[in-house]
Amino acid sequence: MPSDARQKMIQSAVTLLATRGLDGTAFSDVLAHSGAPRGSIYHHFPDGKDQLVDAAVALAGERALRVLDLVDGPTPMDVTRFFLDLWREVLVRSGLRAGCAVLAVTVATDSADLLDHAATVFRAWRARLAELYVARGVERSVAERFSATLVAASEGAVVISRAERSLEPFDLVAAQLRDGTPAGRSSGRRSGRRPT
Amino acid sequence: MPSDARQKMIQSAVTLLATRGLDGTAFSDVLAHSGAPRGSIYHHFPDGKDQLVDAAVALAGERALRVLDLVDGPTPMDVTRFFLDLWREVLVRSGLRAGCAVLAVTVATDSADLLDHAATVFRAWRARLAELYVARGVERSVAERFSATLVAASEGAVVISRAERSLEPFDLVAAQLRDGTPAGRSSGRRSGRRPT
DNA sequence: GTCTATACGAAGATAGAC
DNA sequence: GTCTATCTTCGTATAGAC
Repeated sequence: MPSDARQKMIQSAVTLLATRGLDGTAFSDVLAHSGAPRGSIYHHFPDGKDQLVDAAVALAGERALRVLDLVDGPTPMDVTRFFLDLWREVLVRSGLRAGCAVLAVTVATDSADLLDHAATVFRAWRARLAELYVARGVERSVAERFSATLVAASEGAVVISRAERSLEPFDLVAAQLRDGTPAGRSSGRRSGRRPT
Repeated sequence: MPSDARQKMIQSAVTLLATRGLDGTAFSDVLAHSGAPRGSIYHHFPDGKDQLVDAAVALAGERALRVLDLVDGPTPMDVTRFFLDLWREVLVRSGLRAGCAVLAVTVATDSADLLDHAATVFRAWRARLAELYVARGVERSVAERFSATLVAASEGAVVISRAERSLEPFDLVAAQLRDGTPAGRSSGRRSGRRPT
């Protein structure tokens, strides 16, 4: 039974990391944002900030995976659209201010452990996406390559749209990615080369 | 005639920002890395750190543009390969530790000015790439869309490869981008739809 | 132009009371 | 479990000498 306050702190950390970055997210900010009691930080996170950030990276990772369980629709395009919409919502709902917490940690940490955990999340996202494509008739190697691109391009597009404070760059990239989505078994388009 | 020490500090700032992030880059680090004289910081940058970071963002932006002048080869694919190789070199030469200084600033600053300048750089990169594609026979709207994707996916792929400390994700994305490069006027592949 | 010394504030972390 | 007080470190920035 995980403490409620603890969960809320981790949740707040995800939001704040995605918005202000790693060093821009102080304990005091997490406290204020989560409404958690002041004295509870080192009770719940005896190892300090790294432990909280670690939990936040894990939560951000798992949450996305859980959302990906909700993908419906039988075509690869349904998967692409779903993932893209996820990120677009992050931008829209934050007024173009938030991005990806895992990316923010990656480019700002000097802890090897934190880097490793970020890597694990990125790998998990790619892998899950690839499964979704494979399940819709895309050849595995094609699915893996496109999934890597989908994650990378989404991450980059979110950063650029934040900088420009405009959805335009993200939407350009999204259109390109939809267009480049490999075809499944039947519906004839490109890139879904039949195995010889 | 810009001071030599000043130029070296800006240059060091670019490297350090790309490697350690915005808050991980202290004046003392820039001093140590550049070998610039201790007492010269506020002489050259009276407005403090923001001014130095601003100059670093500008330098990173201009440097990439200048390198893009060196693209040779008559096909769109030559442009894609060149840009990708640029980023791959950043990863390789840094031992998978460095990324993009402009991205690092974007996700960590709370200054609207700095954000604007980062946005200007991203826009300039896209625009220059688009010109290069147009000059090789790609329709403008197609060129712009693909250029946005090339920049975004490269940025994202660099971050992910840093996290995973492996070139694998970057190389997967690079292969996908090469494959998705629009064809020019003549050489028939896909996506270079002739205007009606 | 460059130096040292120092003021100032922010943030992580610890100790011990309640 | 939660609180306050405090220690410590660090980084920006300023002042004033050389």
